[in-house]
Amino acid sequence: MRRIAPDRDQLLGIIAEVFREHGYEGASLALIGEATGLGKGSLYHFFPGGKEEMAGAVIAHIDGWFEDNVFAPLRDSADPLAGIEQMLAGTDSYFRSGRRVCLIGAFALDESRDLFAGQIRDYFGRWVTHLADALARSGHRPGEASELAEEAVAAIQGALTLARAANDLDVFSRALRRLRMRLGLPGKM
Amino acid sequence: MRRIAPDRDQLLGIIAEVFREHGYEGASLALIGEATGLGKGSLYHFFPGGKEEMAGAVIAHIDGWFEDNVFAPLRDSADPLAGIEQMLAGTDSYFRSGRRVCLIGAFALDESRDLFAGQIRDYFGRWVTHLADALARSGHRPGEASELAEEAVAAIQGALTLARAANDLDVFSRALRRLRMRLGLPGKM
DNA sequence: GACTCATTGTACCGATCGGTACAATGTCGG
DNA sequence: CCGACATTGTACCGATCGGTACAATGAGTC
Repeated sequence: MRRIAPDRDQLLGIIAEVFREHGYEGASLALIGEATGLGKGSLYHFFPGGKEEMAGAVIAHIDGWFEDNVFAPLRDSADPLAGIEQMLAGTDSYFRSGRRVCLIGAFALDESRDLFAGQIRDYFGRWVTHLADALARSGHRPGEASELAEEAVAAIQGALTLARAANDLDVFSRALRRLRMRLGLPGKM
Repeated sequence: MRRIAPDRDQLLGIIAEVFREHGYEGASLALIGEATGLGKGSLYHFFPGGKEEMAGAVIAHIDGWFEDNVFAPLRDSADPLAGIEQMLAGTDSYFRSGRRVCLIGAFALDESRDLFAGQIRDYFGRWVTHLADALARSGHRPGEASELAEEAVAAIQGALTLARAANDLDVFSRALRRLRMRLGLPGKM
């Protein structure tokens, strides 16, 4: 059997970090090459579509991680509150308690959004939808659940921005603590 | 008396729009020149420090607008709730109900933060502080007011991200409506 | 060893990057 | 009209951009 994409996951993780730190325009092939240890020859071998394909693959990779670690628990947990708890844990883990920034959120802000509009809309849309479903199953009325879900996802994005602006990780952890209460989870001190 | 900076305000507004749409790295001098109708000669005459000085001036310009139209009402209104109402109105107006994105928030996310860290921290810090003061004057306990203010500013930033990701302006207006209720303002339907 | 194909390094492309130099204008007060 | 100075257009700089071409190398199969 043929080996498929040797450690493509790891590679995408490294490239994601470059995009996260420098943005789409700022992430030059030189920086990506330096971070990954690969020359242009290799990069264009793995991503014939160049920078745009790299970014698209990185978004898909992140989307997959959230699908497995955040959306799936929301969807599949028998106890919806347990699923929400897992969502918050996964979120805190992914963003390293505020040290990391949301690449997809950053892409949504500037012109690079036009290139990945579909993927970006899909990512956030599924997050909100799955959270709203879980909230509805946990007892909220459907309309209320939708609003609350949208509010929660926005709160996470905003907290990431604010935490980075203030250079204060506590901003993010405070936001998660408020969310836990607001979403009906037992307050843990 | 010497005329100082003929229509510098207007100029900064145009440049701000370029940075907003393309990000710091993506906003090339060619784009800025095209948008303003100025050649490099003129641009470097007004901003000898080049792109970095332009971005710094743009941030200061935005900061000044918020100082006058958002922070001042929060600080000076006799009725704190009226000040908060003005804050929300100014915010909705500035971001054009979600059509516009927060340039300072976008700068906070990628590496350009390092260049303007002080200005960025100051902008968000003052927003949160002044809102927290107004909330405290409107009856909230100090600690609670601080958390609520932080939550509100983060909610605005997150809503801008989400609105742009979903390409749906209603996301932003819904967030403002929720905020109005959450901050103790009479719900207007 | 020979064939295949994945992987890599290097040289190179034209375009554009941010920035500088400077001469040519415009626009004043005197 | 004159000098002073603000403003502008243009040409140019070295560096870097994203992308291409291609020969060399690696590893596996037969």
